[in-house]
Amino acid sequence: MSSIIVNMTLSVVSVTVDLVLLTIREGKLQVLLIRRGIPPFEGAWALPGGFVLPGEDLGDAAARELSEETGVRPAHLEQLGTYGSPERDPRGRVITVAYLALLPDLPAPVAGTDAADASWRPVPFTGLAFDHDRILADGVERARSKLEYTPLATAFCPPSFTIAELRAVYETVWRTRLDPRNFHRKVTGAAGFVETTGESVIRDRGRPAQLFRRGSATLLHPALLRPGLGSAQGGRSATDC
Amino acid sequence: MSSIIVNMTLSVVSVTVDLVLLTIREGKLQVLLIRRGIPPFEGAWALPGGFVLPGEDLGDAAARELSEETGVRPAHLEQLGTYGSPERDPRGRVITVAYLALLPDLPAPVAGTDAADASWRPVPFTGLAFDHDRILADGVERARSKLEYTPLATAFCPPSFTIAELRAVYETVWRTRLDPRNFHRKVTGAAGFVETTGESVIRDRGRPAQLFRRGSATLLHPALLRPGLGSAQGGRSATDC
DNA sequence: CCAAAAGTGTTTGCCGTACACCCATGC
DNA sequence: GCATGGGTGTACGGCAAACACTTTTGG
Repeated sequence: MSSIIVNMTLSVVSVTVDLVLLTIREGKLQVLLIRRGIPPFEGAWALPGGFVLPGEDLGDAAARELSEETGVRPAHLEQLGTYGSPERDPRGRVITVAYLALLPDLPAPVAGTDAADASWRPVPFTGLAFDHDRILADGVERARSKLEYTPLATAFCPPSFTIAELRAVYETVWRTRLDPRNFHRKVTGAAGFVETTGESVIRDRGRPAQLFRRGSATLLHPALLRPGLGSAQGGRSATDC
Repeated sequence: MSSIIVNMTLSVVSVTVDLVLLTIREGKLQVLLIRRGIPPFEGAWALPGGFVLPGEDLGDAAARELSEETGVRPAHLEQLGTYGSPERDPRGRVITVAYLALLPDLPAPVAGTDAADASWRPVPFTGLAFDHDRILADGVERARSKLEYTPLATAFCPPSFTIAELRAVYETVWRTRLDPRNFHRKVTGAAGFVETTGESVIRDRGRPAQLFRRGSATLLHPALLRPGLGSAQGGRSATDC
């Protein structure tokens, strides 16, 4: 292990990236957690993450960790915020840049992990190591608010999906019921949200549903507003001073 | 100057905070810039900022820099994003956590600055040092979108202000014209946006205008939507991967 | 046929825009 | 009085919630 000498007047810190990986499994919003095998917080659950390598960009580090943990290429990986309280890590000065990704229910759950053990846990979940409770809460709130004005809900779905399945995503993340008829019209009416594949399937009983894939839009026109909140966004990621 | 020895397997970097300080002067949106007196980028304009001190929280570092540059306590200081490309600073690995603050037109412009020279410059402004062009653009876009769903526009105003002055803030930042009658009703109708002081003033000609101060709301119900954009938010701060 | 889920048509009410109108001042 | 800016009332239009209704499947 090589070492370097650094001038102390610069604020020398270690930098990690931590991931808030959300998915929907068994009808519940869940987050990928790792059980720590080494101190500090040995035995506690934590968000997956790791140190940024020398010469590595922050977003690249996040994508690398995501790939290591899940084996998937990210459909969407978004910087959530940076957490740098001096006391957040007992080992010393470590700041972490948190990233958020929304994933479909993975067929091979948590492939290729090198951590002690990893598993999906329903949110809310508390008692995490470091300040990860806060980071997780910020990530969930960000996801909730992003569903309103971006087509990101499709990131929770497999490549093709029905409108009812997309509605289930919204109902799960927002913890509300939505009118199936109006939802259908809003989604198919919002430019670039979804594209029809021409195929249809019978999921349970009833009339076959058309299958759709993600559209090309990055912003929703018009937005899907959460019921009961007026037009509030809410999702300020607690990085305010 | 003391030194410490750090294990090379940890990603050891220096951390700075940079500030996007916006105000409205002479009817234009302006940003506080510093002319660099030392390399790298000697002589170039840059955002104000500096290294995070050992043991100092990120938000505290941003507040300290703000105080050093302007002498004001921040009404609102918000984390904008973290920029960590390996090539962004020729001195080595330096990542920066950018903060955004909105300030009223300061009576004593840039008091107590220790930098070479500092001045307010209209945005857009390009040719900044490091990756500050990008950070500035992200900050401006964030400010634009935050005016829609938060009462932050009042941060650009002095302690008491008229509705017309608040409207001028929106018109300047959004670069649009707004209907004075409807704007008045929306602002006074949004719970907690502004409170009347009971006083009134004559600014130019015409009927005296009531004076207001900031209300206690942190979120606008209902939001003030920008004309011509549907219900888009737009303000994703380019921290997406 | 009945139940259940997909999808469409229609009504109703709210809210935002546009704009007519009144108020209060300086000149 | 007239111009100018502050502030209120009101009609119109568009969108979204609510829900009746049709379609298409499995039992």
